[in-house]
Amino acid sequence: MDQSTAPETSATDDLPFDVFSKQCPSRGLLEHATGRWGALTLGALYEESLRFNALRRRVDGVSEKMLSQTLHALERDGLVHREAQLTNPPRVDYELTPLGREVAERLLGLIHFVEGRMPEVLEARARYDARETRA
Amino acid sequence: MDQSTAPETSATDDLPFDVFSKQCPSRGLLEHATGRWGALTLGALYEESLRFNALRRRVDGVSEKMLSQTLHALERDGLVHREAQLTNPPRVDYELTPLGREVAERLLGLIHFVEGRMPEVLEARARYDARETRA
DNA sequence: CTGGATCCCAGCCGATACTG
DNA sequence: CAGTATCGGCTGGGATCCAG
Repeated sequence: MDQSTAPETSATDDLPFDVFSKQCPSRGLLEHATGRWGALTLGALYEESLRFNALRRRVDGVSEKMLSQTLHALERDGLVHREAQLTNPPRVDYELTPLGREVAERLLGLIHFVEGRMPEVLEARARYDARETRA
Repeated sequence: MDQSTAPETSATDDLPFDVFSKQCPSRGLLEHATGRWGALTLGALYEESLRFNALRRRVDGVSEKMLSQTLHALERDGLVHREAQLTNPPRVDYELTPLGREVAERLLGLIHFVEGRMPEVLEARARYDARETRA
């Protein structure tokens, strides 16, 4: 039943944190990291540390509220570090923690992969929609 | 018989799909794949092909509606293949397409990574909350 | 067994206004 | 510049019933 190509996860794995379980806190972390804005925020910060409004410009379409909320969640999870200078005007830099960099790396791998395969996906969608329309 | 899918869009080879842009369709795909149920569904199907209710049991907490909806989106994107046998009782198997396997692989890399780092994350959360509570 | 259709609520999220 | 507070619409998502 074990496939040699499968990762060393099995349904019987007694890992302390199993994201497939409803109450596992890792599910929350995964949602913060891969959520609509979390993934893009981590991706943007992987390239360079950014200030609030620069980040807002980089992550096209995010509102102040959601960016603020996303950053709080990621900071709380220990993926993002907030560096505030109480100058006038105020300046706050956001940067990834070492843990955040590792998460962002894997996320960017996925992001770049899907960007590269979009033509296939678009074709699949067209085929699917054509079938549905006929029916 | 099938109209050749002429890829004359290759004129826009200059990064045609940028997930950081608001209107890019890759953002939708990323959300399907990394969304709350999409990621877990792909992860479950990477291990083995599953039938509807088996999948529902594996992805703890998902409702029929959301699983159905998630599967439709992933099928439309060409990540999941639906194999129906019109027997009685009906039997439907869901399996990953080759593209879906590649996405799921990267997703599982991320999932296993965050599962393994949960202790750090929980510590970070405790520290953050302690700071906030004092303030 | 597989899922579609419907009802309905909570929360996500954007827009706006305000503070330091 | 860097956010917080508040309101309100929209939709994600659960519960339930029902059809094939």
